[in-house]
Amino acid sequence: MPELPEVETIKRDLSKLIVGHKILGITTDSPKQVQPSLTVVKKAIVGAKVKRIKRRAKLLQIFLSNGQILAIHLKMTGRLLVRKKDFPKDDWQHVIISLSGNQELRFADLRKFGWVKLIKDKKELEKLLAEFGPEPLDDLDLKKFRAILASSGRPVKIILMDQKKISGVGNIYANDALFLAKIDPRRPAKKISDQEAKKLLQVIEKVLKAGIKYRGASDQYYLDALGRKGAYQEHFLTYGREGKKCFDCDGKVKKIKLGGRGTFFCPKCQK
DNA sequence: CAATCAACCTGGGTGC
DNA sequence: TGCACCCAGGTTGATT
Repeated sequence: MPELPEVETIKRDLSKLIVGHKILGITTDSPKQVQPSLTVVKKAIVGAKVKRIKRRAKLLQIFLSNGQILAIHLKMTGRLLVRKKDFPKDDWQHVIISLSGNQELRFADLRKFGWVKLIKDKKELEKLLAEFGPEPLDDLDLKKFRAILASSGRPVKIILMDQKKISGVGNIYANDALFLAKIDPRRPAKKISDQEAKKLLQVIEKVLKAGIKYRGASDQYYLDALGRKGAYQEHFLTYGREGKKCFDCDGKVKKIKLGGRGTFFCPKCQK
């Protein structure tokens, strides 16, 4: 579910809500999602304070006062909710971190693909983060982007979503960016012209910024740290619009499968 | 090396 | 109503 804008929204929320709070405990009814194990994580984090929150790609990192880090990946249906202790149980809550100030950080996840992982120090974190490609709103210039596209003959949409090549772009924003750039998602990446690459990079930034502005896309499961929906789903250009009129011509949005993922585009104006 | 696909899970929707 | 099947914002690891 969550792509860069959704994870960034949660990062900003958590920065306001839990920084400075002390960790009092952790429980789970889904042990596989806590790594390396609940016992080890509990021992490492209880008593520490939350120092700061960061995001890299779709991975959240909670930096603790004792130098350790909790890395959290939400995968498809993960949520991170900050609640008062007596707030009613959230749907699919599986990991509960109790905090000072009568608060809880609840990790909820319908499909249980997400995880909470203890990272021992900055070195171990760096190793993990080294796998990710550049950040599109930060680190990705046209030169790098052209080189990334030129490096593969796979469909351009698959390259946009490959976290090793570019980090943070997922299915929703990849579809919408390709629509704005008027590029067919099936085109081999290396066949994208320099002119098209320039446009594509611009609109990737545009859709991600729109996603952040609207506090994420709550098409199905996404909620921010206070349990509120985002609004980007009201501004989808192609995602989930199969059979509906293209916003740019008199064609209709078509859905195909690409790399096993639902892919939405207008065959009439995306060339 | 690239491409494809199953696997990890649960629940909602559809069609028979 | 029941059941089989397909689909879902992500990533990884096995297999062609």
